[in-house]
Amino acid sequence: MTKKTISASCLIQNALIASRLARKVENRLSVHGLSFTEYLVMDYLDNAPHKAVPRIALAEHVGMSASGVTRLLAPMEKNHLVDKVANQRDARQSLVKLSETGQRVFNEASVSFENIAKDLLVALSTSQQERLVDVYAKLI
Amino acid sequence: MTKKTISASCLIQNALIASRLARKVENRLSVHGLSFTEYLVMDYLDNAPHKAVPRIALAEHVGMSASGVTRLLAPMEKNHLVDKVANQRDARQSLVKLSETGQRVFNEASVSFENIAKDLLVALSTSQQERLVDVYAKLI
DNA sequence: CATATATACTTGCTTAATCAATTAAATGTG
DNA sequence: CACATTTAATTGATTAAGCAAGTATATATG
Repeated sequence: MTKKTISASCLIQNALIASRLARKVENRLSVHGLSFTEYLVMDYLDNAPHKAVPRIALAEHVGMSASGVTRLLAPMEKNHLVDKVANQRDARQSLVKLSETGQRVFNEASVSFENIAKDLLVALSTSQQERLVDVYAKLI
Repeated sequence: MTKKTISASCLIQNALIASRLARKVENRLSVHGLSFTEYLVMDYLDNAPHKAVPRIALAEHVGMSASGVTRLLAPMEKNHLVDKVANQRDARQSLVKLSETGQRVFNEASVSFENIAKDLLVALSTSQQERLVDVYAKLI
């Protein structure tokens, strides 16, 4: 049995915990017809309320490839959760924004998401959660 | 723009950070011909040195489905990284253990992994990393 | 003891995401 | 200004993993 540094343990635990949490979130978000990734995208768009954002910025933010974003957004557009907006300054870009429907669906889903988050992180105090967010900020 | 609780931020950041970290680990482990998931499996097996472990326990540990484990282990068996061992007490189970080759490959890869972990977590002090591991332990 | 239920996998099929290649537009350089 | 390079997005092909269904074995109950 190989000895491990704290960094290695940390990285391993992070991966294991994140995949467990993601699975649980996924299950519980499914009542809104959204995947966790879709929720993350909508959360990002919700935080950029006026500006429609380039797909590439979205990809960067959620840590996906450009093609991943194209494929993720395609059905969301078809279901009118997001709108595609042309960028006047740059014809290569197409911007994305939450549609009115998308905003409504997101608002509903985020009520669930708040409950999910509360449930999954119940073992951590508020200050532990705050410290965790600070720590994550250093890793970006 | 919707207001968010600390729990929700925490859960979102956790997912975003974990996928970034996983991608970087994946890239750098690839020189050993291993995916991050394969590394996680081998790490688990390395920590259960004498006992061969049931596939179901492995699935549980790494947060994968049973079928996921079957499909992950198939090529690893073919490449002789792991051995399949029958359980005398229960013919349904087939146990997995690191082969000699697997152990060697893991030992080599874990040198890289230590460096990867050190690099990726360089922004965190040792004590922050320790606290992070403690926090993760509460979420299991 | 026989039958029902539960458990440990495996297999078929589907899906989400990747990479590599492609297209189209913008920018920079001789 | 023309041509090379870079950037944004999409498409084709592949892959990892999930769920549902199936098989085989083990356990529990009438």
